[in-house]
Amino acid sequence: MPEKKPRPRPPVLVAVDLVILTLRGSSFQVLLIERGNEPFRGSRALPGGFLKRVDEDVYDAALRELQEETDLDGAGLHIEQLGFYGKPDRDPRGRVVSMVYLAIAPGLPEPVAGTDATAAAWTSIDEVLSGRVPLAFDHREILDDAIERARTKLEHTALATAFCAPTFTIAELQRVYEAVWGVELDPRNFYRKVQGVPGFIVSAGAERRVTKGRPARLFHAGQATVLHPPITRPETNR
Amino acid sequence: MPEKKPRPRPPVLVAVDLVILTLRGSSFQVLLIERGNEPFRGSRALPGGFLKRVDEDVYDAALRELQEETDLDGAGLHIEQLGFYGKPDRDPRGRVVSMVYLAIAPGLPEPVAGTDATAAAWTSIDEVLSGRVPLAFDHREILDDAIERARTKLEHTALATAFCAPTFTIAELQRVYEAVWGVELDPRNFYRKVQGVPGFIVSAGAERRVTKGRPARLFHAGQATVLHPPITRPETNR
DNA sequence: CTAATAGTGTCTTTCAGACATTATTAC
DNA sequence: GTAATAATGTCTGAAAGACACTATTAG
Repeated sequence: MPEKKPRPRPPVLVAVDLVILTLRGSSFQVLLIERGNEPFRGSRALPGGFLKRVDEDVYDAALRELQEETDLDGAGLHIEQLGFYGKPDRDPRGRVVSMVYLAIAPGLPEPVAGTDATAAAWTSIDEVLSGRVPLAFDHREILDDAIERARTKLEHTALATAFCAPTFTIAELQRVYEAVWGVELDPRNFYRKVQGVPGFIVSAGAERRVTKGRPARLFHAGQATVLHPPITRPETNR
Repeated sequence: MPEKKPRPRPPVLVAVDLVILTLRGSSFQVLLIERGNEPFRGSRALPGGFLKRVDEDVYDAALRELQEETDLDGAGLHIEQLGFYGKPDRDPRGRVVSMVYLAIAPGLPEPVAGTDATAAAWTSIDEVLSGRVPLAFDHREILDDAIERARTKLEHTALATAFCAPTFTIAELQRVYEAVWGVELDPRNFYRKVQGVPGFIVSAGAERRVTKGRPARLFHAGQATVLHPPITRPETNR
């Protein structure tokens, strides 16, 4: 990597942003904050911030921002790198490059109240994709990438369980796939496929559940991270 | 992203590194340079360098480094983001974060002679993975990620054609899959599958080729970027 | 002719999608 | 009993893997 002799370096700021996706009821949502400062004051944006210390790990910085701006504990969450966004004109104040992390959270009962930043609120993905909620900077493009990533990873990895509580029913798992993919699935085929993937879900004892009909068995995530065979997405919506 | 008030920022250097993969004969190879400066003087490393100007696009910087260090023209190459590497201790000289790009090149006849940097040489992937060629910094980890990315993308995208010349035979395309995956494939099933993917490869007129046996038809890459159905990788080697 | 590479067809198993049926609860 | 949700089974067509066979060249 560094092969050049020392020379004046351009001042580049490194930011860390977060795309936090969740499922609340049957609605696929993302956590957005309302910007309190210029530029884009009053617009919605992804939560994030700059690196604070020289020796701060970028991943740790993501966890810190998560805590500060949304009061979520990253320890139990699924967090992964989404990508790097470095176009020179993406921030009107100067050269800012952003490392973006993708976090998946189980459905949380209340719109999270930000402690440090201004209002943080769960927002429907549909609202954003339709254009009714414009985003600051290049955050719309980032969100598009995050959604595509999530949709693809549902097929090949056990990511869907990250949207669920520690124990869940198969019907709940199906709602994850339906909401993220924006399709309807056949429950009977879904049961067969999900149960046929070794290590995807394991029965959590002979539990039951509150409803009107027949009680459902509870499961928790197995040790598998990649799914063999995969849960394939219908041709529609691709 | 930026939500904090201005405060002293840590000096962070932004580097751009490249993983350039190719196929020479039946050997899967990566372009490495030999470092001329400390740290890791004399070790092999991925080509790369720092951002030169404040307003330089990171993607453009990758193209520039490609040109400077390997004399390759990025215009015809497949280039995509691989990831962001930002651990605070990854460079002993200070805080350096690297944006890494993955480039795929068709088999080039000669080991490329670097113009700007010291010796650049194609190196067998097997040599590196076996540990016989140690890499500087965290470049071994980066290379592992790149290989896994390439292996997965062969299944679902038309990436394999990026390893080939503008026109190629089906047998040549098969050699790409075999070398990158490290497996042997049945030619007859491979023919059937490849031809069955709409838009993957299209016949380039009724051409022929030099060999001893029956001449092969020539193809070029179609307009498809994602493969339906995918070319699935055998269970082995996963 | 033989050797060598290119390409097609056929059989079997496995899996995805469509859909009928049974099971267990609340009322 | 009815309504509602959970779970299993059955049929059909598409696709994957194994493998036999035909086609076209050089010599």
